[in-house]
Amino acid sequence: MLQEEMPSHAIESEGPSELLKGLTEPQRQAVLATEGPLLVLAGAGSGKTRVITRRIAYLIHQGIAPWSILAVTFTNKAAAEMRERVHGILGHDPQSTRGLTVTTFHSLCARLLRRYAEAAGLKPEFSIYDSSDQAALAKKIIAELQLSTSNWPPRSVLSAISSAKNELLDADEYAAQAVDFYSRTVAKIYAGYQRALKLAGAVDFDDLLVLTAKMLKSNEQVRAECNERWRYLLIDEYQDTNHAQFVIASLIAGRNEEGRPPNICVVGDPDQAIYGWRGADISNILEFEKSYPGTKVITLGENFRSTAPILKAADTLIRNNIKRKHKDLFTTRAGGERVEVTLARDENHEAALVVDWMKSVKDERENSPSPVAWREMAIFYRTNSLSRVIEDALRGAAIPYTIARGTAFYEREEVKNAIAYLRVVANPSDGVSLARIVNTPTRGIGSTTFGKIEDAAAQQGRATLEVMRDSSVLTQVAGRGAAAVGKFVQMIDDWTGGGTFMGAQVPTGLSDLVSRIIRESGLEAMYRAQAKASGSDADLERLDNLDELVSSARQFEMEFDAMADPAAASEDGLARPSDQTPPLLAMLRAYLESIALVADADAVDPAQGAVTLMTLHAAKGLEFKAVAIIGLEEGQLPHSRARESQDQLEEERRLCFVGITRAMRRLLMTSSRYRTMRGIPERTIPSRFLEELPKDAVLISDQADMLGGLDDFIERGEGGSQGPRYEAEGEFAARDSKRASLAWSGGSRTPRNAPFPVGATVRHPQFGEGEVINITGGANARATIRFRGVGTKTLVLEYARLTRVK
DNA sequence: TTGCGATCCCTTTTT
DNA sequence: GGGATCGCAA
Repeated sequence: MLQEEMPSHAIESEGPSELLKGLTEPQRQAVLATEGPLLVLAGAGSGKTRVITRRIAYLIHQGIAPWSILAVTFTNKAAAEMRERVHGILGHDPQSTRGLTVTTFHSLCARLLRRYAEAAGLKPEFSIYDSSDQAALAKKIIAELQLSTSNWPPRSVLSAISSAKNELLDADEYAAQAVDFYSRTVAKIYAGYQRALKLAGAVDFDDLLVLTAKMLKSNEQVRAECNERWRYLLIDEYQDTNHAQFVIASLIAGRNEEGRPPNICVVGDPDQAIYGWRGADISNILEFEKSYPGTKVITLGENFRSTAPILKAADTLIRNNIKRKHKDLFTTRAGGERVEVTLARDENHEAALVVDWMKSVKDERENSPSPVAWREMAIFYRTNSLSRVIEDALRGAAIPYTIARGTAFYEREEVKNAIAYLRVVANPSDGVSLARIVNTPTRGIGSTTFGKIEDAAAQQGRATLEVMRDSSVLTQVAGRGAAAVGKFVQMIDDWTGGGTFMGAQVPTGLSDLVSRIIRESGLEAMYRAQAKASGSDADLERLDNLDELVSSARQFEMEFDAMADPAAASEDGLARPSDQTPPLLAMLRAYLESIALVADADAVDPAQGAVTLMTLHAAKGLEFKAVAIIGLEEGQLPHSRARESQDQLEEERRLCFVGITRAMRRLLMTSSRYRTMRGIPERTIPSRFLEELPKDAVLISDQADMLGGLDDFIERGEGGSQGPRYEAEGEFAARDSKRASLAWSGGSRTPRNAPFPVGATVRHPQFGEGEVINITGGANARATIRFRGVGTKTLVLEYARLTRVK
């Protein structure tokens, strides 16, 4: 849930006095200071979101055209909620916010780049590569440069490239300042990587910012159009913007034109800067006044969210940061429960304690005027890997939960495959996606054949799919595989109408296209065969996920408003007459873009009535009545990788601060004496942040000494895979046996077309007689056979000359 | 050509 | 504990 609940019906489109109702004096000033540069230093829980939404509503109320307002938020979810709330404040006339742009930096850039593709040196169908696509491409480049991927791990090279991009250094500029061997090599990879992206008609996340900044800088007309359109600029979470974002914001704001300073309002809190590792530059906010002389500065310090003890804990903790501009955090409300700090024996115990705590919080409020429901509770952790144990405990206790991992669905193998098909359809140059699907499901275009085609493409500097169409190259290179390649190309052409997206055979709707591709590509059949063979729930789920993707496309189709798509729309929100893009293609591009830019926090949906699990990073900007933060141990929070420097340590402390300040009423912080890392229980040290909390606002409870020492347990050598079980023993046991029986019945099911059943005795010319213990179906059906004296082997039925004996 | 299984390595946060 | 990688078998 986003900060604060404002009863939106309280304010209809009446006079400005209604819009200012209930605001404190500093909040009021922040709403009213519409002209010129404004810096709002908003402490945690100080009503920041309320100020931003009222400010936008106020601007519109003052007669400013909605389409001349641009608000930039951190996640799509925050943008959607903000739009909705502005709408709510202004009454429900859809015209009242027509053309208002509320979006994220990355979405804004993606749309500007699509709209002004030519000026940016791109094609409007460009693909947006996520980190796994990036890694695949980088790997290829590293191999091409005859470097070893063990000396040059793609991901760390990519992070160096990413840092360079955040500083707006292109490959040449990076090379020019590279002095040592490492950075010279990275420079070479960087150059190759960019060349490959260009050839694939693709950009990575950072390029969205870099190319937009470059375009705005160099293309006067584009810049002028943006300046013309957006007269009022508002940026949230400004403390987490990087240099590229700073440049984009400055260029869109325009500088001192006609002697007037730009109307740029930035809102943020230096104490909540948690993205330094990703290139966020805290000096953007600290030096905003220098960048914009005449800036009005407003500080919001009064906290309306948390109880006094929670606020005191946060304030006392953050005072330990030395590099900090102090800002008072205060509340006028008294009372409230103390912050609970609990020490657990190990992660299972910790999870059990958290579950107990949440149950008790829920019960104690059940009969009070405002009970705490599951959806008003959250559990935060520093690293994603900590979620597993908590999930198990919640499932065991039958508490509903959701994990804020917006990208999780799109990272599933089957979904990624389907999307890769869509990307190739939208952008035939997309080599990474092509490589992913060309032989998925298998269609006889193996790595040898495809490798030769790729080499030929690289040599000729052409897109791979283009080479696959070239019969003269193909026959030389592919030989036997040529027919399979031809069939593949024909399949793509059928979907796209030969690239025109016209004709009777081409589906008219996006969801029709998606479902047709899933069917005709053979993906559906492939996963159906897998599910049939294994009988496992996981494989059946893949089919459900593909259906889910079709549904999401249908959903998008219904909500997509071609008129409002900034890629096509002009200043006043009307479609550009010159745009000749077929509607299906335009929608497909927008759909793929929306998929590429989902954030983890976008998945936070309190309507589901479930406890929300997320990383501390994803928690930014949210609030919950009850919050548990787990894993307060040295090495975890602060993280071991962040202990090298004072700056990193302070960022970890801010991260902890962000977590604490999300809590409205109740806060639990846990630390575990032992934590299992890669299967080995390790002794931990409680986080220094716990010691930094004010003693009088905290209630410490050491649960780690109960039930005898864990040290004994470890020494007895029982601390292996299972670990001790606390509570909910019955549920765990019941679940395990259910899973076991499912696996058993699924595993021994005999596929319908198998020549003999599980349990049969067969003879193999080499291995002799054996018993069939499992059969998997599908295109390459295979049997697992236990041979006497030889052992268990899995053989492909088509090749293994098996005869049935019994 | 294909896919499984053993083995090795790593181990933060995300648009 | 999990993911990528390489070698083996047909």
